[in-house]
Amino acid sequence: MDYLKELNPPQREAVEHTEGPVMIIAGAGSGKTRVLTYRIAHLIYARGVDPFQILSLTFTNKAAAEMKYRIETLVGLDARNTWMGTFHSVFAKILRVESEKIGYPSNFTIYDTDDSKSLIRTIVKEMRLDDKVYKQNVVLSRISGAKNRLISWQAYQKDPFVKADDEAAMRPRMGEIYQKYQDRLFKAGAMDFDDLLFNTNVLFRDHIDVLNKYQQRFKYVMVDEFQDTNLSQYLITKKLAAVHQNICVVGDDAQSIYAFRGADIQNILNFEKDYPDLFVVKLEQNYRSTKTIVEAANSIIDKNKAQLKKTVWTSNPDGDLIELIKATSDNEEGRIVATTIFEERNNKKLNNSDFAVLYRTNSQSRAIEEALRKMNLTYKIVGGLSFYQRKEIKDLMAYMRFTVNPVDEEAFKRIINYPKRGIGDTSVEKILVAAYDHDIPLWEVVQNAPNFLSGRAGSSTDDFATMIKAFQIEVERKDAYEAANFIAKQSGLLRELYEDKTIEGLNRYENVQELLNAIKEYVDNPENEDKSLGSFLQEIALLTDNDRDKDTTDAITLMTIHSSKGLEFKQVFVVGMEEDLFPSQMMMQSREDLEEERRLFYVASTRAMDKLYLTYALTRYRFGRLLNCEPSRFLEEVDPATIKVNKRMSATREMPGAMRKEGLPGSSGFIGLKKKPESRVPTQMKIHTPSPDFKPSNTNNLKAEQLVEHPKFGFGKVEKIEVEGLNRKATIKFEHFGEKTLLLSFAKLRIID
DNA sequence: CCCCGGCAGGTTTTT
DNA sequence: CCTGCCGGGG
Repeated sequence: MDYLKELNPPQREAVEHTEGPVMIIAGAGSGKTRVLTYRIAHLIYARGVDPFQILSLTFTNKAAAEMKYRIETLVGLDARNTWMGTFHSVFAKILRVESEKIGYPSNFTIYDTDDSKSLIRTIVKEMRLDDKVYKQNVVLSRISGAKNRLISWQAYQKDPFVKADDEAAMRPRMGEIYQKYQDRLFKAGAMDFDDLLFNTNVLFRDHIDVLNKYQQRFKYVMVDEFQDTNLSQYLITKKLAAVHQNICVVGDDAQSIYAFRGADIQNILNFEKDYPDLFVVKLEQNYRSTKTIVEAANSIIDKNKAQLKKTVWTSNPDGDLIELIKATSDNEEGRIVATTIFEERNNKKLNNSDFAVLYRTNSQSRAIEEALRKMNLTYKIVGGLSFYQRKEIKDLMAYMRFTVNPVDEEAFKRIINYPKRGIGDTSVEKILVAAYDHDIPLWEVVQNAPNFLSGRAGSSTDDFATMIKAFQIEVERKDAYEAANFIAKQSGLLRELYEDKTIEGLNRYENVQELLNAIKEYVDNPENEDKSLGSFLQEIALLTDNDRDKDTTDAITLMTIHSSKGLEFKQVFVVGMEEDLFPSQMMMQSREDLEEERRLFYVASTRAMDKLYLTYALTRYRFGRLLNCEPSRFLEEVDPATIKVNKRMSATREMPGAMRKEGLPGSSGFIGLKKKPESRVPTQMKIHTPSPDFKPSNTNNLKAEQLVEHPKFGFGKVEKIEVEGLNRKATIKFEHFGEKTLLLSFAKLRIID
């Protein structure tokens, strides 16, 4: 019982109020996870609830794992029996048991975003629509948005408002695409991420007995990060809790950052309407951060109009001021971050793991990584290009997927001609047309290939089918690991990779081995009862990289702000505080979007316990092009009393070599010298490294015959000077790069003689 | 059918 | 910068 003493009064209320609907509004760092875990412990200990009857839903696997771990240390192994996982994984598991009731095979494939996009591309092409108009991303997000609001393709086509929207956007055939997409998914025995939730709703709607079963089973339902639920998820939870009404949601409207994925803060407001006897608790004391950080964060979120009343406060010490750091370039930003971490770590005896670098977009990690590597600082990247998105991994997975579910179109397309077996695009097209035009299952066509394809392609496909059948037998008889091994070898995939002796090839080979290891672990883990390959595949489809890294090495964490939600670090760097980047240029259209960006900034700032750094760069490479940047408007919104401007920015002088590496020498970048990168230099030619004292000369009086140095092209002799319109041009013959004509107003030349 | 080189176009965030 | 698509040659 003494665990209750560790809670403050509102936390304690939240824990003890176990019956009936409860909504916990939890400010950042207010001990939300603690409350959730203690609440579960309390249910089990004090109320004698069977762990099997408790369902906790989270948004990320990481959050689920974390909570599971904490409950285990609190309650012991009994905790294993509570259901805990992401919406997607929990309902995928339920669907695996029940999917046949809604017409899907139990071995249904889960399509990831790439699969979905590829299918959309195929459909758009088949319909002979312009893929510049019907862009995969646009189409997918439109369909996804509909599904998240439980709009079926039938409803979509009937809805006049939707129709008007699509017509206004010059995409009148969106409804048709949606229909075809759904049809193809169904025929491929596949569900995309949204279908997992959509179909759960369908299942619960059409099969009351099934719904009843789970309603009885889950006497207590808890939802973490409630502000991030979409309608589809909300309705599932509501239905599940309809009998016992023991539903507890925890959320913070200030941290809602997934509206783009259909999350709807309205759910919080609806919740109060749906449950009139709702018990509401607010957790407002922040235990995580210094006063300075809390105040700064409050000043940020204050700028938002749409929010619930809440005052986050802390009794922690003031702590250091927030450091605002200006860098001249993204690379310098990286160097400053790296040197600061290095110094702080040594001065304050901190671990690498006490630091995090947060950014808006994954592509920003590159410059940071480079700088950290140069200083030999250990780091890890969370998210980004995931292990499971690598080609070689997807290839092997596709083989496994197709074996388990041989109507999986996307898997089929990946593997039918890899490794090469003489079945080109034309043949693949024929197979698909045969399947979809005559409504024959894909596997049926593949097995009877010679009826559809002539000559080599036909017999090759036949061999392919024979091979898959052998795989299927193996899958039936053996566990996931043995079957996967068999498939990897017999498919020729492993050999293909093995024969590639390049560094990348070696890497790919190792990655495949790593996947096989992961399968071994899955099989060896006693928690996994179903050791079949099918079960493994469904599990892994919902995993992201985050769940894979079990390496315990002490590392600095690099990740997007989105992935940082729920985490905390002693020192946090929020980098790339620039207009168009953060806030993102995509999000400045509407007030709502801008407010979501601001909440994102709030989330980022509140990750820090002791110290927060905000950095921005004056120039940044984007699309391989150097751009000038402006400081983010968000910087002006932070209470100035909490900030100090750091003068650390003179790294250029300290590191004379620094600017050189960036391709654009010296002070040019910002003052509007919009220098286009020189036309492509032959790649085998080594780009010239400018002399240490390189400084562009005034070229107003440049004449023929003079010797000059160019930062990239090296040394050369001026052949002639011409005037064209307003521009003076010099034709220069370079030692290694031949003759170039350069505009003198742009070119930076050092005159040597 | 396969391979290669050249080129256009694209980056917001995640299950 | 990186990917995906296209066209031409083998």
